[in-house]
Amino acid sequence: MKYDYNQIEPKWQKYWEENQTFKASEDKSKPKYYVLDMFPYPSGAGLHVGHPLGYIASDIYTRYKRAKGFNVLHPMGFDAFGLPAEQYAIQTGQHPAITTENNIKTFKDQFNKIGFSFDWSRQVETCDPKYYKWTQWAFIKMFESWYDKEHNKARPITDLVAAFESHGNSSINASCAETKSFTGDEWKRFSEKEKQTILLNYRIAFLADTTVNWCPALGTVLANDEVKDGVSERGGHPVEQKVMRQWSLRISAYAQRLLDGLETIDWSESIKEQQRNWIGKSVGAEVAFDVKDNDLKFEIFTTRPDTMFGVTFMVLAPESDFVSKVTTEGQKAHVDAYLEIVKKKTDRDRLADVKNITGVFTGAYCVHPFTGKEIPIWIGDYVLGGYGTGAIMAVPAHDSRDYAFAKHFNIPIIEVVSGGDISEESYDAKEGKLINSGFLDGLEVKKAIAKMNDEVEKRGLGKKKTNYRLRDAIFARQRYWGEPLPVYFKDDLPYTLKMNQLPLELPEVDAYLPTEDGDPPLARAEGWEYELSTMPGFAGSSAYYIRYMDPHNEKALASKEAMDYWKDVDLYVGGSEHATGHLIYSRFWNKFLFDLGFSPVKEPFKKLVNQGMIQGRSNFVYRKKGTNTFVSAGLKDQHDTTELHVDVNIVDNDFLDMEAFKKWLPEYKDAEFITEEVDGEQKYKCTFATEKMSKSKWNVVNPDLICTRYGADTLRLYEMFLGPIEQAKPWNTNGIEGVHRFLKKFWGMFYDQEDKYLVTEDEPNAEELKVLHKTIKKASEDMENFSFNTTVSAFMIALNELPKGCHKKAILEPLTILLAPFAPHQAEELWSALGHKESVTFSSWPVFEEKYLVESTYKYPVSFNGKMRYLLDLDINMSKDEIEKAVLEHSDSQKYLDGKTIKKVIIVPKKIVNIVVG
RNA sequence: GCCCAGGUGGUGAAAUUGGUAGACACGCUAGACUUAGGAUCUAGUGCCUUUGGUGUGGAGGUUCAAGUCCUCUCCUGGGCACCA
Repeated sequence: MKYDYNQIEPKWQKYWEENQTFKASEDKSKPKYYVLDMFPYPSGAGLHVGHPLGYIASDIYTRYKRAKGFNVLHPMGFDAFGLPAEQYAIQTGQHPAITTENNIKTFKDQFNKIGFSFDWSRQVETCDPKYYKWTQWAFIKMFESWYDKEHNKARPITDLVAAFESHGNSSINASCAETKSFTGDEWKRFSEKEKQTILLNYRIAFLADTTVNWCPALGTVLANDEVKDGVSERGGHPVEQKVMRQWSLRISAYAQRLLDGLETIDWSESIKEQQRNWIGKSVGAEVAFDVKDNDLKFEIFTTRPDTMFGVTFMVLAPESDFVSKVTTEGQKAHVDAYLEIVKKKTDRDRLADVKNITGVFTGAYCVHPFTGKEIPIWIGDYVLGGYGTGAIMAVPAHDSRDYAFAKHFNIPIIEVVSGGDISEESYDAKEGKLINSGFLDGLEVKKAIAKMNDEVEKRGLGKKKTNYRLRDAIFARQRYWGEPLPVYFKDDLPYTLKMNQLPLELPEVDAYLPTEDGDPPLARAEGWEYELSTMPGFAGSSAYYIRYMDPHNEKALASKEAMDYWKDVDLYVGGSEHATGHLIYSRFWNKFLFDLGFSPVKEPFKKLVNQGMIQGRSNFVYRKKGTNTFVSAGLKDQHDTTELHVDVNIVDNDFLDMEAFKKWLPEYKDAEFITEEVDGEQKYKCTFATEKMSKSKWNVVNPDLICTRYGADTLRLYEMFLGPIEQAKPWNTNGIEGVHRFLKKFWGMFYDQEDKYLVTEDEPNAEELKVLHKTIKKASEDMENFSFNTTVSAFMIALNELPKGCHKKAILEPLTILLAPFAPHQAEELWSALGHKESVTFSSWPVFEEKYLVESTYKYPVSFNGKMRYLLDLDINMSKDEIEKAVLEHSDSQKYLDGKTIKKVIIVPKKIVNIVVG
């Protein structure tokens, strides 16, 4: 029998489906293991070969873990709410649910063709009301909770109300915007509206006037991680800052815990670092300066209190309320003019203008608390309103931005930390001794910071303070295709629905566009009396890993039993592009559920593996300008040509299939070619480049095509063979023959050309056993390290090393099990050929035995004066003297001794013999 | 500017963590076989001036021994970016 993958693969896919081979249940007799993939957004374009990389890796690991005796949960679902389906709906009027459903079907078909071992009985879709009921539920829980900084956890809002009733808010240490204090009696006298307004400030899901990223082109607000370089991540539309009343989640309350949690999980350092950056912890002090001739206190945040004596000016953010309070009559006109200019700038302009220094003097002065000197207060757009206090003390000698500002406006610069040269640039390093700083003189920076902090607190000027860059997450989009927020309004205040009213289903609308008044699309729905915004994209993906544990539960997100069994995700595989989005939101969401007792673990994803992106390998042809003649790459410089993308599917090894090219697009029907001679043949050579895989670049390779031509097993093996899983790499079909050949060879060990079954019951010999156990050892170790490319190599080496004509069952059977995670279809077929009735999935991973691998001799490199000369087979148990003797007896030794005497013999067991002569 | 990864043949990449650099595969070269298939098999393939020399981006250093450790430096990819 020929290796007929096109017949084998559908056969086993059907078998797995019919026998529900991969269905997981809470089997308490086995240890659990949870392997999760980041579920895909089902886009209309279907899968390209880059998508399955991570899924193949996780599937291989899943199958391996099953063989190792684990009860593995390996589910799949779809992140189905999102912009593309909605944009498509706007254009065509087709309901996004229909588009989404079709796309999901395509995705599932493609997945199944690759032979993934998903437990489809647990499939979830975020747009399914039965699913988003629990997204809405979590939102309501957040609405009904506040963050207690005292106990460092979320607590029910009812606790807070009870506390307010008994003693007001003075002793409450909560994450909130409210600063006004009230007593218990005052609270009781507040009207319902006043009470609710106050409570809204404390809720973890809250509605407030917030500065948001508004994207006019998309007609919606965006979260910080959805904005890159001042434009929207999707579509690249400009984004502006705007104050709007919006729903937010108080993720900032969790900043420290999100930071601490990183220490406990097995993620790559680069993702952890990205999250640390995003959270942006900085430890410093808040200090209040007196404003001259005024009762006002000018509050600033600094991480360098040690440089206090170097302050020569203060800077306010343009958007600070303080601006109007301190500006003098004389400067008012200048200040207003400046604010007008700043206001017109979008975020983008501000980013682009970083080097342009702008600012204006307010006319007011602070009084330096230690020197008593007057310090001018400026306004500058390099200070941000939303961070710290929106104001800084400027130390030009030791901060590059302050330095640039001071130079530009001719403000004095005072050096207070020695060690640098401040004539050309500031000295920002936290190293050196303090000078010109009164009581700090002579101290090292670190000690000076501590001393200044003490002094500031002693004099009541301020206190130590930690700031985080992490902002609360805007939790609303003015869009149709998302989860409705389960909220209605009474007296202009929000209230959430009761549990029995969930899910609040997405209503039908006549068009998916905003109304003429500029309200979100939900305003078009008849009789809709709820919140008009929907939830953002990250809502549905924040707790889906919990839902998989118990996906059909109608009473809870998941039952306690299911959660206590599966607990957390042991291995999470997905792209690193979610580092500051989904992976932060999900951790936050889980911590919130943990606080309320709905999640049993502090961190949801124990180990994270980020598969590298597979880029496209684009091919180009060169058209002579104004003609339909194409010039081969080697000759293109002799003509005036235009570079054009060509479909990579009609290019083989960079040589263009010219006939296929003529048929490719109608305009090339009569194309002519100027070819070049390659190996005696006239060929058309294309150039290539590595780019992102996309339709417009004609470099998309469809996995279905590979499956048809080589089989899914080859695709799986090849994608793993391409290189380390975490590395980004271009797709190149050139090497696929190699792994395909390997599969054919392995098949050939079971069947010959005439379909004769060759496997025998013969006893294997020592050499064969050695090869087998070497392979088991290598494969087992590599599997644990996710080094799948070297595992594939190990298989190939095994086949090369096995003696010709080895068809012994005792060798082939364990090899089949090793191969099964990679090439499951072929493994199943061969497994059943070996006489097994059950799926290879239920076989157990072979154990290697050291005894087959032990060698009695070891090849010792023998070196003279450090120079490697020859290899010598020595018994590993030889004594030092015996080794020395053996070396001297070797015929080459005298040659290298060259009449000199041996001074020293260094023997590193199992490593090397080094002779020092002289 | 700051932070994180990486730099090894024509190509994708290995290297038991300091011990024969380039496993495995692609490609290429030569040959065999053939009912000519995009098949299979055999041998060779880092580079050079080839009985030898040299070689892991570059320059130093530690060591009997360095792709691996240390110092400096140059590139490439990714992230953050007026965060005080």
